[in-house]
Amino acid sequence: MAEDDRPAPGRNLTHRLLETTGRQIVTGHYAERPFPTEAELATGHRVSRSVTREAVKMLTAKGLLSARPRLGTTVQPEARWNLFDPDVLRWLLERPASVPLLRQFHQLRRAIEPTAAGLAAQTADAAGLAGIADGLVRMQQAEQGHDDPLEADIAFHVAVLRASNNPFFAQFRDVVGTALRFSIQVTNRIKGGTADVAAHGAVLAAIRDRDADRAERAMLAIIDDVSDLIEGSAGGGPRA
Amino acid sequence: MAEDDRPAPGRNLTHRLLETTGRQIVTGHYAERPFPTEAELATGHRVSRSVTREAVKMLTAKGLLSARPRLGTTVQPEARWNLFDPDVLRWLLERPASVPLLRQFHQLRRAIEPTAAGLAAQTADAAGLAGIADGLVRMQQAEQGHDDPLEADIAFHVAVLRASNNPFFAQFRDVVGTALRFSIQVTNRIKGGTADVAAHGAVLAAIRDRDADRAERAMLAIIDDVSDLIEGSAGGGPRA
DNA sequence: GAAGCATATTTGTATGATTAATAAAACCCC
DNA sequence: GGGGTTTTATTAATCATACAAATATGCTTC
Repeated sequence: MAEDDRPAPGRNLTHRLLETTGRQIVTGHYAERPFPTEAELATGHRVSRSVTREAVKMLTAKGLLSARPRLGTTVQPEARWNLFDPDVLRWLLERPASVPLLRQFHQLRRAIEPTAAGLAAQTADAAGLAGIADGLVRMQQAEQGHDDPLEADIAFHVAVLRASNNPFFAQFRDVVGTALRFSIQVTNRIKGGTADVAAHGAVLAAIRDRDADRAERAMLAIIDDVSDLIEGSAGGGPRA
Repeated sequence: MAEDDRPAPGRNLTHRLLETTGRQIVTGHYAERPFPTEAELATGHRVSRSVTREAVKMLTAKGLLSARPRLGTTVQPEARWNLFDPDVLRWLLERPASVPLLRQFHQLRRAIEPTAAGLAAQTADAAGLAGIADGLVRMQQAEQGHDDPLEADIAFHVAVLRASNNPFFAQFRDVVGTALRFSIQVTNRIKGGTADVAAHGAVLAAIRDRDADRAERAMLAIIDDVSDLIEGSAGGGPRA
């Protein structure tokens, strides 16, 4: 079963082991079989116990594992996982594409981003506005093939999160980034998004006008637009 | 000198070191002075290098630290911290009470919980409904002194998050718990919440009726109520 | 001055020995 | 037998030491 022994990048042995093991856990590799003991992990991966222990500690810190003497190291129930940890988030997406997960992502975006836009309208400073404006410019340039449309879109949404002046909202940049990147894999019929640029411009305008309500509605419209795409693509796939 | 050497609970040495060091980082103890090297940490805390390294790895996993050979271990910029990590969240709150942080918490709740209530109205199963109903019962009993009003309140809100059937929303249970517990410290003029029970009952009723819109509005009303308390006697929220 | 080299510092890795926690089995007393 | 106690085996936790790898800094050389 060397199926999960993919290359696994990483600066050092500990990070490599962290990657492969984290991915294995999230993909349910240890759903039935017991998680290996410290010594087994070490010999199995040809690394020292130090490396093993440190990787296990990192996975523990992310909520994936729990270790106690005599009990051994065990996988924590999924509810304890730190889903907003960038690594965990990435591992979640590296398993076979699931439309349900994508839908859950967008339910979250639907809750977060309109409110963030509203907050930005109330509190954004010059730098925040400039960041959003810059994202919009990139989208316009992408329209003419001078920039990557996906990255430009992400930059815009992340800029809004930042401009909310609330670190908790800013924290969602990884979620938005992964959700958007993942969307394009599933609903790969997304074009440059000609209509989108106008909608995004409306958000910026509302924020500039300090009109929180309008900003919220404009952002909500954008996200619901994407959500429709997702639900549409579910036609060929399983619907929850 | 020994100001930050508080007891620091924990099952083992590594967790104790994790606790004290994490708290120090979050409270800005290393804002100016450089973060100690591995050897310094070990001797300073009278523990072995293994313990030190494992604690540092856990803090790295939570986004607080970054270590590279020759460069040493350095504190990451605050934007990289995993704010939704339960430990980080707790350390944030253990520093002197800050009303801005509490306000940011409630801005987040305002974004999350109404949407969660709406989702619950659409997707909650029998178990989910039962959980919410149970929370409401606890609140009613707390009204008569038969339960802890704060814990009952938390139980209700967490139950709604769970009933949303979206693991990302369920993840916010720690945030809601800490935010509520923290609120009571700051706005300690909160009473049993006689009026609250009715408002919470309205949320449950809307979810039972599968009326997502009403559920959202009802939950929003509850949170804005608390937000008003935080803002003091300041004018109502900027909500149209 | 620019390119390359030496060096010192710090984390990374490996290994062996010992200790502590604890679940399960063995035991004992009634 | 049954209920509590003791032993035992297993596993993580801790400590100590040695060496390797990475890399910023400063020195040398041309």
